[in-house]
Amino acid sequence: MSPTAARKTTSAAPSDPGALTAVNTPPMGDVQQRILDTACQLFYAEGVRAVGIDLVIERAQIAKTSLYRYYRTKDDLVAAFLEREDREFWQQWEEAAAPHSPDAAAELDALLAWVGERVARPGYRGCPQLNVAAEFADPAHPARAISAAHRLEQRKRLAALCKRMGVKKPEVTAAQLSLLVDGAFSSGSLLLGDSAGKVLRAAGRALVEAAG
Amino acid sequence: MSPTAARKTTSAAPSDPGALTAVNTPPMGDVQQRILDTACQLFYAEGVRAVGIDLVIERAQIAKTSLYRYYRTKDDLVAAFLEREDREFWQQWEEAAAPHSPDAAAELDALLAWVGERVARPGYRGCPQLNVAAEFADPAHPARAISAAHRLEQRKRLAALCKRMGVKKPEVTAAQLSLLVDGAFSSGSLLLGDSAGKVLRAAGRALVEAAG
DNA sequence: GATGCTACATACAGGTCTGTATCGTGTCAA
DNA sequence: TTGACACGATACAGACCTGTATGTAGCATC
Repeated sequence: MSPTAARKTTSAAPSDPGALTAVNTPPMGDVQQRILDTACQLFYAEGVRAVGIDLVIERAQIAKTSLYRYYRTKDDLVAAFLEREDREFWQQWEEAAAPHSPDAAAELDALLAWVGERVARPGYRGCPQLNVAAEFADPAHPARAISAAHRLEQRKRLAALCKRMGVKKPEVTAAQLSLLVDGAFSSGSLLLGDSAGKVLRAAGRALVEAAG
Repeated sequence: MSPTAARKTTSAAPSDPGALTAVNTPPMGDVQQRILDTACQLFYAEGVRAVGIDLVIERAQIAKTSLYRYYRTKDDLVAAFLEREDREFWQQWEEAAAPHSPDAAAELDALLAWVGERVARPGYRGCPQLNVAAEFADPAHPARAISAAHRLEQRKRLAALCKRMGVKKPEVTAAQLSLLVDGAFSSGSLLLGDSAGKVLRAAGRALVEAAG
């Protein structure tokens, strides 16, 4: 089954503690920070099931006891991974949109450009939320709830944007835009390379204009 | 990690030998058929990494030696799974389009409707090709080649359709439609339920019309 | 009847996984 | 000085994994 890939990847990213700590979350200690940093990087790059706890421990240079002190199970760590990805995602989303506020159309355009950049980045390997949902079939898995909430939040935000743009059926247009964005996340880098942004923006404009 | 889900799923599908055998493939014996049938069903429903060889054996009611006679490794079986999914996908794609030939616009509309039905089916769990690509990060994994080829083939077919519709930049419109379809495959069932077809068709029309 | 093919059953090797338990060490505060 | 606490190192349990090896039974063809 060739489970060797993870073993030979490059050194773990420096922890940069505190810098990425989210807005409404108690600050983490250095060790917990290092655990989550390492787990996020490995889980995303190699897949959750492909990465064992022992690898996280080795890369984070911590003891197994420390990991299980902060995260009761691996599933908890996976959930923490998705939660952090979710937080960072919306943070960047807002940063991409903010400069164009309150021009909703310009915000959407900037967001689609941002998505295009995101999927064209080296090492891009799909949306972590979608990937984890693909890996864990059980709908009761804790990570699935986070994943589903993420998708719903995306459509909600797009719908708000569509309303502000004054399209006739904002929910429908938002659903269409959401499909477009999710398509970019799942296969955009393969299909489009670095022209993803251009293609996405043109498609977004077309959908909005057609929606009146 | 709760790897119990696979164990309690319902009984294996009846093998229906020969019926689904693809056009240009030597016919399979009963045992090999049963192996692949079972593996496809389990791999899709539970995820490839979540399903062990032993489970396939138990469900298919065959001996381990038989499995390894026909498939040298599990990876080979995974590849066979994706190849079959690919064959069946294009077969159904053609069946959906054929009745509307040679009206390219009607074909596209029918195809988008078919995608909508597909993602709304009970038990739908995303595109197998995308799922496997999410599960196996190593780009050298044999399954990844099949997965990538599938995506490219999809865009190629959409581009041919766009050319026949006479849009100005068929490659670009095809890429946009491909994003839409891939988005539906990865999150359509969650976001849209059984209205996926309607949303998709409207979006497809909008993209084609905007493309001139 | 001998041979070869297909298939089942089962035991096993050697490795992986998650999670727990135990012990030792450094630090800081009372 | 003492004790609490965080942390590292390591061994381990019990389960799972893939793939191999061995033995046996049925059945067709020579």
